[in-house]
Amino acid sequence: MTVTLADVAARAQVSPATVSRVLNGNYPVAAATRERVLKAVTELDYVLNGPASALAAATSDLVGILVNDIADPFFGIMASAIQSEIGGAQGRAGGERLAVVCNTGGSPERELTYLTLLQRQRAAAVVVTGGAVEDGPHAAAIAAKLRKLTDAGTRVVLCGRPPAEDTGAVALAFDNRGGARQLTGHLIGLGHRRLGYIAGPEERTTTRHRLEGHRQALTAAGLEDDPALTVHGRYDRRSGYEATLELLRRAPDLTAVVAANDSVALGACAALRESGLRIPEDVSVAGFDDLPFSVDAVPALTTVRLPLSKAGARAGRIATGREEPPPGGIATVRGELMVRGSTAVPRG
Amino acid sequence: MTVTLADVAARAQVSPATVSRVLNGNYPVAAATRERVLKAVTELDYVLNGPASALAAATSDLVGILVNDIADPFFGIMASAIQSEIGGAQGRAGGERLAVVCNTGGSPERELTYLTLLQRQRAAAVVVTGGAVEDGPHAAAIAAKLRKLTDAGTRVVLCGRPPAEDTGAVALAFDNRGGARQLTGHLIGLGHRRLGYIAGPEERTTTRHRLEGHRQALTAAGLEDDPALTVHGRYDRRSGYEATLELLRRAPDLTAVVAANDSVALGACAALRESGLRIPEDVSVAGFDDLPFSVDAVPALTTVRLPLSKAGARAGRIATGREEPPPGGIATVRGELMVRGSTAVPRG
DNA sequence: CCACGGATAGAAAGCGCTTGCTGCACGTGG
DNA sequence: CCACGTGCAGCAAGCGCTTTCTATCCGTGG
Repeated sequence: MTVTLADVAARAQVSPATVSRVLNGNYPVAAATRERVLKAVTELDYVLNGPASALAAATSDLVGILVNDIADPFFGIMASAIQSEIGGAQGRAGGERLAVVCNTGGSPERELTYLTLLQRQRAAAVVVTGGAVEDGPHAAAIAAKLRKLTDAGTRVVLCGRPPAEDTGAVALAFDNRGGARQLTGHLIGLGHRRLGYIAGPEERTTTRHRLEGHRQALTAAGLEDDPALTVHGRYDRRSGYEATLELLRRAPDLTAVVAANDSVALGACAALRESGLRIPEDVSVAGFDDLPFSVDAVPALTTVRLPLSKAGARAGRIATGREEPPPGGIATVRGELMVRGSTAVPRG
Repeated sequence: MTVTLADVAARAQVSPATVSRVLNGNYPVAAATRERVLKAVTELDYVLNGPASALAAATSDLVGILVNDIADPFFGIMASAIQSEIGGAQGRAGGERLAVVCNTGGSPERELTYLTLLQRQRAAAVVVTGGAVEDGPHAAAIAAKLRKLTDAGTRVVLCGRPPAEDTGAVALAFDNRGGARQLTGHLIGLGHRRLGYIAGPEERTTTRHRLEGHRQALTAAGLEDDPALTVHGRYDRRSGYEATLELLRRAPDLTAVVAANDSVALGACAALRESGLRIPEDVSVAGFDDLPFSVDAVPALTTVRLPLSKAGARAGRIATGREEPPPGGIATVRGELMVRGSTAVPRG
C-alpha cells in the first residue's frame, strides 16, 4: 500500500538503517550507496512517515505560532514574518520545518488547548503572539503550560507579549506604554485638551499598557483624566465606530480621539464623518500599529508604527535557534510615532 | 522523565490498552474503571504522545490550510473561517483537531513543499485556498500531489481555486469571471468608455478569470479592448499605485480604473489623488473582494463582495466531513456587486 | 605478511501507542 | 444446576522509523 523505508531499502539493496541515514544525513554513507538510495527514493516516490520518525527520534519539526485573530492583519503580518524565518526552503537541506499557525480567537481556553495540542505533537518550538489575558487563573494555567513546554525542550518565544516569569520563555515585548505616551503627547503638544480614548478589551495586557501610556502623557501635561473620556471595546472597526458615537454623546467638546489600534481608528473616522465632523479640522484621530491600510486612509492616519515584521522575523529566528535570545530572555521593541494628516491643531 | 500511557496504566491499576480506550472513547469501559483512569491522567498530568498515536492508528488529527499570503486579509479571513470550523472546542469531545495554516507565498514550489510536509504528517485533511498558478509543469506536479493525498485518504478541498481535474479534490470556486463582468458592466452602464484595468500577476488563474470577465463586459457593450489600458502587477497596494501612474501616462483620458482587488484599488486611489484627480468626479475606481477596510475608504469603494467567511466555513466543514461535498465535487460561489461612492457617472 | 584502525553497512532494540483477539466473570435461560 | 452469551479487561503484535552497537572490509604501517 504505502511505501515504507523498508521498501526503499529493499530496492536499493541496503538496510533500512542506511536509508534512514541517507535521509537524515547525519552519518557517513558512501557516495555510491547514497546515490543508489536516493534513486530508489524517487523511483518509489517515497515520503517519510512523520509520526513514525518523530516517535523514534523523540523530536518533531513542527513549530507552532499562536495568534489571537488570524483575520487581523496585525497578526497576519507577524505570522507571515515568523513563518518566513521558519518554514519552507531554508538553506540547509532536510531542515524542513512545518510552521503552523493556530488561531486562538484571544480566548485563554483555546490558547491552552492549542498549547496542549502542540505539546502533544512534541513541537520543536512555539511562538505566542499578541497580548495576554490578565485573568489570574487563566494566566497561571498558561504560564504553567509554557513552563512544561520549555521543560520538555520546546523553545518558547513570546512575540508582542509581556514576559512570563518563571516559564523559561523568551519575550520580545512591544513598548506599548511608551508608544501610547508619545502619541498622546503629540496630540497634547498640538494643543488638544479634551481627548477621547477608545481602549481595547479590559482584560488584555495590551489594552492596559496603551491606556497607561496615554494616562502618563495626560498626567505629565497636567491634564485631568476624565473617566468619561475612556470607552472600552474590541480591537475592531465596528467597535471603534460605536465607541466614538458614545464618546461624542458623552463629550461633544472633545477635539481628538485616540484609538486602541488602527482598525478602531478607522471606525472612529467613519463615525465622526457621519456625525458631520471633519478630520482633522474638527477632531483629530490617532491609531496604533500602523498597518498597511493606515497610510491610505483619508486623511492618512497618525499612528505608532510597530515593527511587526522585524519582530516576527526575530522571534522566528530565536525559535529555530538561529539567533541568540536577548540577554535575560527579554527584549523590548519600540514603536515609532508616525505623524500624518489625521491629527492637527484643534479648532478655535 | 515524560509520563507515558504505561505510567498512567500502572497508577490506575489497569492495562495500557484500557487507558488508551478510555482516552479514545471508542470501546466499552466500565464507568468505575474510566473514573480511575481519568483520575490517574490528571494526577500525572499526562499528555498523549501525538506522533506515537498517529503512528499506531495510522491517522492524525492535523488539518492543513494553505494560503498564498497570510498577511493579506483576504486569506486571513478565509483561514479564520476554515479554522473556526475545524480547530478547538468543537462539540464532540476528543475530536481535537489541529488546524494549521501554511504560508506558501504564492510560490508553487513552496506549495508543493507544504503539501509534502502535510503528506508526511499524514494530515487528515488539507484545504488549499486562493488562485492557482497556471504554469504547466508546476500545475501538474501539484495535481499529482493532490491526487496522492486523496488516494491516501486525506480529504482535500480547494477553496477559492478552480477545480483540479482527476485529483479527487472538492472545489469551491469563486465566480471571478462573473463578478468582474458585473463590475465592469456597472461602470459601462454609468457611461464609462475608457476603462483602465490593473490586473494581478499574469500566471494566476484568479487574474485571468477576472480579466476575462472584464473583457466580456467590454465586448458585450461593443467597446474595443485597448491593450494599453491593461497593466499587470501584484495583488498589493504598492502595485496598484504604480500601475495607476503607468495607466495615467498611457491614457490620460481614462475615466475609470478597475483594480484586481481592493488593496490594489486603494493604491490606485492614492495615485489618482496625488495626480490631482478626484474620485469619483474625475475618475471612478472599483476593487474586488470587499475586504473590511473597503467600506472605510473615502470614498467608499465600489467592489465585488466575495463571501470569504461563508465559503471558508463550508470548506472547513467539508474537510472535516461534517458536510457533504457538493454534487460532482464542484461548487461555484458567486460574488455580489457592491456599488458605493467610488464610482459615478463620468465627467463631461 | 599480519595486526590494527578507520570507514561504512547491518542487526536489532526500542520509541509510545492502538487494536484484534483471547480470557474471565458474571447473568440468564433451559 | 449447567451451558452459553455478554460485558470488560488484558495480551501482545505491530505501526515505521532511529540509533546504538557490532560486523565487515580495506588500507596501511610495522
